[in-house]
Amino acid sequence: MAAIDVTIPPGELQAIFDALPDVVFFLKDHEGRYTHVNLTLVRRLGMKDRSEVVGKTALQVFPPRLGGAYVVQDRRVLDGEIIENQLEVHLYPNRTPGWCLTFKRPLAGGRRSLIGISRDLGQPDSRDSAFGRLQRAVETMQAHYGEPLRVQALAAIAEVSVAQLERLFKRVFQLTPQQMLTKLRIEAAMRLLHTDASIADIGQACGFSDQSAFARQFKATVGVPPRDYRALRR
DNA sequence: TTTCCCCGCGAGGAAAATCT
DNA sequence: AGATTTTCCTCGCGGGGAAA
Repeated sequence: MAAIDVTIPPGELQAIFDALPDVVFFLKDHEGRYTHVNLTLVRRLGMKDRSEVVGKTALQVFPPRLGGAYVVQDRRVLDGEIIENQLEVHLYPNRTPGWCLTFKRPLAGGRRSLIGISRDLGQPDSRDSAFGRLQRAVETMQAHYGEPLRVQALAAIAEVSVAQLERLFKRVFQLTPQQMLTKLRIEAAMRLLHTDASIADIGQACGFSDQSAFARQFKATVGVPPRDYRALRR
């Protein structure tokens, strides 16, 4: 494929992303300060004007523990890591948690910087011809996410091969079967974290093999460990 | 108080199981 | 086949108590 050499100034990029209400967009400089943010992000942060965000770091615009998590992630990205299609929960002040697929990577160029794009998880495409058979697999997940569940078994339920199930799932739900299962488990865990059950019990109840695996997965998708999430929400 | 121990929790390595 | 996730396990930390 021939590369087309077009350079889009950041400001223009920002304006383009302003038009996307379900996509969060930002650029950050090497010290993690926002240099460009789209209005979607500004609004979700509970602010009115872009200038309230630009120049600040995640630490300054997110609740304390959350901001810290973003700082850590940003550092890894600045060191060259690329994050693609990562299933995440975004927590904003005064906003119900939202599921997103996140893309983040360092930006080429003189000074080190990074770009991040998160798109909200859309509604499943219920008109897709495969929806019906996937429905059965999804129902199984919903009923049994608290137990060990193998994708292979789900494929059998949907009467397709594993490979086929992956493709259909992405098409209809924008998620792989594994991601959907994780989503169900973490959602349940977030609910249970409002009670005072122990962290280990919650992990167990949500289908994680042990507390360690639970905390690890939870932190990876929510950004903070279970204990901090609980503290954050009370 | 101070010391000691137990617990709950988080982090992360290594190897095996599973998924993409 | 290659990448990711899970499992199993160990470690360290800090918050209670209980015991001294």
